[in-house]
Amino acid sequence: MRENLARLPDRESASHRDDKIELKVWLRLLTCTSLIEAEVRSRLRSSFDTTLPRFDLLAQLDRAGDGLTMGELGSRLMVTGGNITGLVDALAAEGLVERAPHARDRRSRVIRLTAKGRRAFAKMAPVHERWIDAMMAGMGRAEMTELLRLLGRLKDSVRQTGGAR
Amino acid sequence: MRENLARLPDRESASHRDDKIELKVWLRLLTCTSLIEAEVRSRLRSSFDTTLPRFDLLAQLDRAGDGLTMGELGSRLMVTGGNITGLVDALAAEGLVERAPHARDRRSRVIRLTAKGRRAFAKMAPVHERWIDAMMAGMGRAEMTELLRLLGRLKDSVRQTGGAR
DNA sequence: GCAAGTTAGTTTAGATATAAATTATCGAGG
DNA sequence: CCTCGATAATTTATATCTAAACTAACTTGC
Repeated sequence: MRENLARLPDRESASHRDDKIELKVWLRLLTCTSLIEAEVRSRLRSSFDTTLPRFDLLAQLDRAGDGLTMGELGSRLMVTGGNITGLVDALAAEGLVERAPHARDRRSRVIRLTAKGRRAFAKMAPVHERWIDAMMAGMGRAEMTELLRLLGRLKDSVRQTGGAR
Repeated sequence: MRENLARLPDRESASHRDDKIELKVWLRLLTCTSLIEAEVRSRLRSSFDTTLPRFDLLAQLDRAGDGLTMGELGSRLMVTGGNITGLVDALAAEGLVERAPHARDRRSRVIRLTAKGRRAFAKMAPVHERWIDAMMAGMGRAEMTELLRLLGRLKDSVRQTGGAR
């Protein structure tokens, strides 16, 4: 039986009343992400027998149009290069992506979806989008718009101050 | 040299103008979490030579007071039991936590911080909190309060509709 | 041209994660 | 009592991920 993560105590459970709001925001952000991620991961497995990182990688390639280098994939998925190498190896073995030489830089390689990869993603994408929609069905449109805006502010703040050394 | 993740194109880069707002919220949520996580992970390594999951586990134990079972740790950190077993093994080997028998259920084991574990966490916690504060320094207090509220709404929505099968 | 530093990708070693199978114990109903 | 389904933790197999070392190719400044 699969545990139902959705209803059990989470990171915030022991949150102290006097915790700083910054910490609370961070813990709740992490809780939301983990909840959605776990749900998507489990559904990708049961519906399409694939994994979240593989789906994410295919999604980036699909959006990019004519391929991305390994480095671009790494920056978009925010993971290390070694990780991308492994994921692309696996997806190439499944015949969903292919490595092509880069036109002007022989160090680089352009990763592209194969026809099979494009078909596979096209089948999954709308279903995946419905899962996300359903999980956010409890929020109003105005709330989502405002949440998107505030997350944008947070992203800017982190990039401004977090990355500075 | 460590890549500076903070300024490169992320998941949203290829976001279509007509993407549904639900998908945009999810991608931006993931971007924020990944950014903060990468920063905290890197700093935990360079400042304290430890990792994020270990720090998280210590934090939960510290907040809990008199110990948590393996299952409770799993639900709070939202990871599977097998993962917790490995983390507790590692932390126990470092002498930061210990397994004690459960008073009324011989299947369970209560995990507690050792004195050394408590000291280690006490040293890291305030520094960790300053990192989080700094990353959110670009936001106003009212914005954070509203963000916290909206994330709460999202959490409720996911728990309501996501977990339902 | 060409040495020196940089960048793209891979490899390696080890840590973290899942899912599924297993073991031990619990708890309820007969 | 005692069997049977449920639960707690671990084990196993495999996938994902990081950090750091490495290789090959690029670029810059002279």
